[in-house]
Amino acid sequence: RSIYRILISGYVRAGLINLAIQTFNEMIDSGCRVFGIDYNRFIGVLVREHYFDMAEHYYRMMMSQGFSLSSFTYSRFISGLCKMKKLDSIQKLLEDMDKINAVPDIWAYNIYLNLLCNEIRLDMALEVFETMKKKGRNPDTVTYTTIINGLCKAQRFQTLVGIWHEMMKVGFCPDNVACGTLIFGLCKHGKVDLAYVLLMGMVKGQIQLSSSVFNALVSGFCRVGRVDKAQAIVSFMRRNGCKPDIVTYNTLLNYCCSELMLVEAEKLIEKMERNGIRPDRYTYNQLIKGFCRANQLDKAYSLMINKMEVEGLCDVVSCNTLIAALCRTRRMGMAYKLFEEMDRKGVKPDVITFSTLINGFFREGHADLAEELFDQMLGSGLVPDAVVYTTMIDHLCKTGRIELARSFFIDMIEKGIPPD
RNA sequence: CGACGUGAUUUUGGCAA
Repeated sequence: RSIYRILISGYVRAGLINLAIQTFNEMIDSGCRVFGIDYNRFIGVLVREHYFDMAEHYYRMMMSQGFSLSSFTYSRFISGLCKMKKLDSIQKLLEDMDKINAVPDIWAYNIYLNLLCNEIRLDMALEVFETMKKKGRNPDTVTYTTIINGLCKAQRFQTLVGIWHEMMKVGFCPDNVACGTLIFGLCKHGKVDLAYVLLMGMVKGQIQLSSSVFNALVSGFCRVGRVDKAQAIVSFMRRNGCKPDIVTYNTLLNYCCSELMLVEAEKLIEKMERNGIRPDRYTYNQLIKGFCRANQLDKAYSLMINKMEVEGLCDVVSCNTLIAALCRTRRMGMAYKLFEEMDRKGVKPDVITFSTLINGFFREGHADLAEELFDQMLGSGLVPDAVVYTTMIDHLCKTGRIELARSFFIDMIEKGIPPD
């Protein structure tokens, strides 16, 4: 046994995992007694190397012999399985831990909670959240942030407010990450007034709120069309010692550009430059969008060529924005020319570029060109997404080519892209 | 033996419309 142990640990240290596995198997077959500690160490290694199926196999083996893992190894095991989203395996491990009165560490809990929240198993997450408290494993700021994020996603706002206050009552002062999660999550669902109230409650707190937290709120108010309020928040952050940054300006600018307020947009640019902030590619791309919406494609194009390209800021978004505008105004020839130009500029087209063009050609009745582009996209190694498939399927259906549409649908599922 | 984990804010594409 000692010799096997030495061999295995040597192989592990040398990174020769397969040899270690082979040796471990020999150890089992040799008839010498294999102890819980051997399984523990070995499973620990397998988990670290992401050999989860194998780890589960040996885990079952050791369990049937009446052994169990240390809570350290259990915690690592659970964390690892979270990455693989193996919910029932995790469930089983938690039950087994419970039987021996072991409690997962805070890391394992947080990772598990995050998985549950992302899989929209919110109720289960809340259960686990309660369980961990009962077991004496107290939530930390990360735990709360994770739960808040989940509650926002599930739009459970009343519960959210409750937990937010519970957190402070327990004595946790939320950090900027937690505040950002809260504000962003609420704003994403249009709950801007609630976000505002809760944030104001934080202003007097111990932490200096970061500009990104404010920016999230500014963006929220812009999106629901309440610019006045957005502006007020910008003044507020200034008064509270938090300088508006490039993102703040870009957020306001985006609103102007979406609403065709180009004069306002110009003013904003001047203002930001006066404050010593240089426009970045977001700034320019938003301006391009503004010009496009105002039907000034020539201005948009010259901005891209004369400003962005000179500063090395021209990117795929700039091109996509222009191509979309050209498609919308039925100038497919020019759209395609710009597409070809991207290659010369060294800007790689992405899935969005292709969807835009495909949609444009279909609308103009050039199904052949659209289909060619789809193949070209696959050929260039781009990974298609649900949008580009929907575009294809939609047009094929609407032009009566149901069977072909169906084959695209099957194709997309086979590629592991879930239809929405 | 302690790896791995949480939100971060602003720009471009389809259908449902």
